[in-house]
Amino acid sequence: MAQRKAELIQSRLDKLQRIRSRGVNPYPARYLCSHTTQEAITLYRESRVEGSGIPEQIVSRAKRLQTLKLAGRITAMRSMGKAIFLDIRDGSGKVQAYLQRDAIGEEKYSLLQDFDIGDFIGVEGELFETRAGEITVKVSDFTMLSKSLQPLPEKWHGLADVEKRYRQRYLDLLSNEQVRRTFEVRSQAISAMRRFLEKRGFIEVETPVLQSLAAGALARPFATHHHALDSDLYLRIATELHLKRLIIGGFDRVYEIGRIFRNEGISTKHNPEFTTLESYQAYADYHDVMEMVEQMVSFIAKEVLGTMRISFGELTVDLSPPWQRLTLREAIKEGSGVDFEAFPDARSLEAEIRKTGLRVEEGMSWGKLVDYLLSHTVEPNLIQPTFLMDYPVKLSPLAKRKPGCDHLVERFEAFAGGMEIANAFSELNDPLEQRERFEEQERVRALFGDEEAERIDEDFLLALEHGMPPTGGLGVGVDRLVMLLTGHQSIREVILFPQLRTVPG
RNA sequence: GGGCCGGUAGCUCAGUGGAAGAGCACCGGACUUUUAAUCCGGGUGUCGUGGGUUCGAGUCCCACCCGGCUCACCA
Repeated sequence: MAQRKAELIQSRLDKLQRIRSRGVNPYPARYLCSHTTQEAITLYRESRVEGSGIPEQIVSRAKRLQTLKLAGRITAMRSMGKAIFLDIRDGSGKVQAYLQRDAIGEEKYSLLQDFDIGDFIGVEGELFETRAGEITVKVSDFTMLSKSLQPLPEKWHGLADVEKRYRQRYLDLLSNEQVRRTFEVRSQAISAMRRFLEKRGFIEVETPVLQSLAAGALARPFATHHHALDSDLYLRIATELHLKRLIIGGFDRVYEIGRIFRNEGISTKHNPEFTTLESYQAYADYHDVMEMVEQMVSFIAKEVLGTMRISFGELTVDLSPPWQRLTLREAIKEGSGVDFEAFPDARSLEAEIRKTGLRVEEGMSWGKLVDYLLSHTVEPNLIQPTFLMDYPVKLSPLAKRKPGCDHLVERFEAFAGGMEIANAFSELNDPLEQRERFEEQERVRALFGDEEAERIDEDFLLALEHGMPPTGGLGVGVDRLVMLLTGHQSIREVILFPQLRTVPG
């Protein structure tokens, strides 16, 4: 440990020892607060509001004379010798405390010498207003609630070191108000999402994270091992197939908000574990789901931010429904000039893409080529919320074919702020066709060495053979939705503890 | 994995091959309405790590570690 830091900690350890030697417990179990700091300030302000019927002076006097008990972390200390000002912060806000030696008593007052910025304190007293107009507790008694041994980041600039912000997020939350705000928005957005779905009759369920086969999406799973069962298990890469089993079991509207895990690259848009919402609605198709997505996302924005028009970088994204609807074919034709339907095999499509000047790796499957066109020539430009509809069947092994267009499926993806935020389709419920689609994916995997293709989930096929109603399914990237709502370009800014390399020691 | 950028005091950051700095925090002192309190005194350091070049390296070179951005992959 650096010498300087050791000294800072030693100084606090010495204070801790002095506190103990006075017979004071520096880590008591509880402190009964009468108010949060925010409530206290509101109380004082309201006592000044006129027109309550009661003479203002009496209301004011009664409320001001009330003794309050507040608690929080000391974030600043301004000592005046025989008096000291503290800033005390709790989860609701901040209040100033004023401690005078003569009001507290010399012996108790001297205890303050062993308090540091970062310690927790409980204060008891009446509210008053300082000369500068700040509502302040005039402290008659105080209690040490917790001694901190480590120095906090500097008050003015906060914590800027990005690595430290992620590794010690608690310091980031303490130092940077807007970081705290981002995670409040995240929490409120998920809460609003639940309210929306519950109002529509969906029930929340939980399905296994540990699975013997990681299916339901195209991704590489994390592998682990169960010792008692002596079997290899995988962390789920999607919740899809289990939720459909529940539709088969008669829950007509289900959803799960949960963590899924993909063993792939880490970037500003990808964390190995991330949160999805998946919902399934019996007797609905992808048009119904589209309507639900635009209603849900705009509802969440309105609930959490109070507006459907949100800032994203220098742009404004207007989430008010209805959202623009385009077919995938139209969008890609417009973005790249390539009509993928005119090139039904991988090699001719690859050649056509090369003609436009885009550089693609050799040997990509047809599906990957279309996906490449989408993510490179279309997605970055979809700033305003947009649905792209009708995807090639080759890209969508779990979606139902579009009547009259055998090569397309009833699928859409929703984009906003240049990101994909939702993926949905009319679910394939024909068990024989589902088996063929899985087998086709296996063939693609063998042919292209494509490790991410679906595996055949026999247990799911068995369930499907018992009959699944027509169903509209949806997946929403919750982290990306929060990025959109908070205007962040990096997923690490909306995940409290993003994955970082483990530092030895 | 490739490219670019960064890592100096607890925090935020300066630092031109020639004596390691500032502000905040901290320590000591003064101060009973301060609020980025103020005033006086104190610099507390593995310059990410390890090599190399040089009379001399925080600074130049090489390798490595960690992070950021970006490309590839992906949602």
